[in-house]
Amino acid sequence: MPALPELPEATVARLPEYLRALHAIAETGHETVSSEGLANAAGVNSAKLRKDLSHLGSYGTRGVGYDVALLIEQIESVLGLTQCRSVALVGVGNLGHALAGYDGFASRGFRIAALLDADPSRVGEEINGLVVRHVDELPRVAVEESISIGVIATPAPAAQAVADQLVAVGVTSILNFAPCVLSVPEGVDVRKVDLAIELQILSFHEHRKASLTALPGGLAATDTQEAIGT
Amino acid sequence: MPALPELPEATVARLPEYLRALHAIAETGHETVSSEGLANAAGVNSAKLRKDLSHLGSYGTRGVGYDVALLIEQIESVLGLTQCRSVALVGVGNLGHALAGYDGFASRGFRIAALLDADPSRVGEEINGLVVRHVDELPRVAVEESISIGVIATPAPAAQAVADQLVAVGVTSILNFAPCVLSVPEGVDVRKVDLAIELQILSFHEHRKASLTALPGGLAATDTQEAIGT
DNA sequence: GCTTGTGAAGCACTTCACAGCA
DNA sequence: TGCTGTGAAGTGCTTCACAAGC
Repeated sequence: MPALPELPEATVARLPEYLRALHAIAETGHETVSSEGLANAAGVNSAKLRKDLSHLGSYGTRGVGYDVALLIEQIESVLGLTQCRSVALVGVGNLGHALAGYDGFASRGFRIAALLDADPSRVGEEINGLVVRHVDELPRVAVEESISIGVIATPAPAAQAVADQLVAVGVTSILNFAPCVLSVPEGVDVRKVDLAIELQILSFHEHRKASLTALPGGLAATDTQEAIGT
Repeated sequence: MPALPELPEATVARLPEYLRALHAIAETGHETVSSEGLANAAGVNSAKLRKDLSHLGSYGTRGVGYDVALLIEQIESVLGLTQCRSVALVGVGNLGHALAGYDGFASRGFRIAALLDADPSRVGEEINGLVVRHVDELPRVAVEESISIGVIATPAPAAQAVADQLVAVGVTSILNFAPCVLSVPEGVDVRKVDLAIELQILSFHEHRKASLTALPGGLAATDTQEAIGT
């Protein structure tokens, strides 16, 4: 059994970004990278990057930098990506279709193993080689495909019921695209993505910038590139 | 000119969620709501909610709660949602299609005013009543439609060029779905949404939970429902 | 009596600055 | 000499606990 490093949440949320940057660097042929170089590629400052990586252990070489391949291995191991995880996607409307066809999942260690919907008229449809099944088949599908993560892409009113069903079949990680709060038992992790909320946050800054330009001091804006995270 | 309350980023990121919860409460017919009630609906604790709202000013009544309609008005005003903002969506692949058809934008004060793509074979296609135009037409479109926010839903290699074009035509707020870091001048805000990263964060917790169950102490999991934010 | 608004305390993350090591 | 790893300092957010007010 491996030791559990007890990582800060903020660090966990950045590791996937480091991983992406490392893969990009690996493709350029570099075998090592400095904290400065990797930090730039990931959009953070180097002190933060070094602190984050130090939580995983000492995988760098002073005076040289980090071994790209080794670091990829370590981060994938910490994130539990050494095994391919199976995802069940519930709700194949507009967004569900897009998610079902999104390459980014497969290329980063996830397999969409099942598509489900409550609407009988959608059941049977084939998307990207997968047939949509009725959501009531979830218990069977979850076992057959050893589902590890559930993705909810239904309208908001249906989301809680779907979450309950996912929890009932033993799913303990849920990614929720429906604009609503889900209540789940302790031990179940829910992450929420709300596209409209992102736009509203941008709207606030846009509004603030517009006000500032009219003020005596003039434009005093700052640029921020913030990753999604806790 | 209205006063600029200088809100904490963490508060700004939660205001849209409060707004959504308030609209839901308004539909049930309630005219006031306590901090406890609104906090539950928004998935936060009441102390945090009160602190957040206190930054906007005093719009509650002690012993009673908050006036739902008044609070909606205040939050919308702070977020700059009193005017409808026009969005240009670049990249109408899988994800772009879904975003173009997503109702949640229109219903929360955003109008998708233009669809653009670099692929000539996609130009001319009609999605949801909008015709896809070539990305080179961006300068004209930006002015004609007074674009306020740009959304990038292209593959990663194209994203930086698109961002540069958006910045060149005066867009200062960008929502980036491409899995890469964008570099933009000061004064331009970028928010990033990476669907695979969300899954990887869930994977970490799933991995950790699996390890814990094998440990002497048994399952010691916690549930977390985290909104996307800064 | 019930609920807001808020100073103060507590906590987590970020940044600094440099010792330690290749 | 150059870059990592890290204690210590700094910052911002969260939570507490209660006074203020309807």
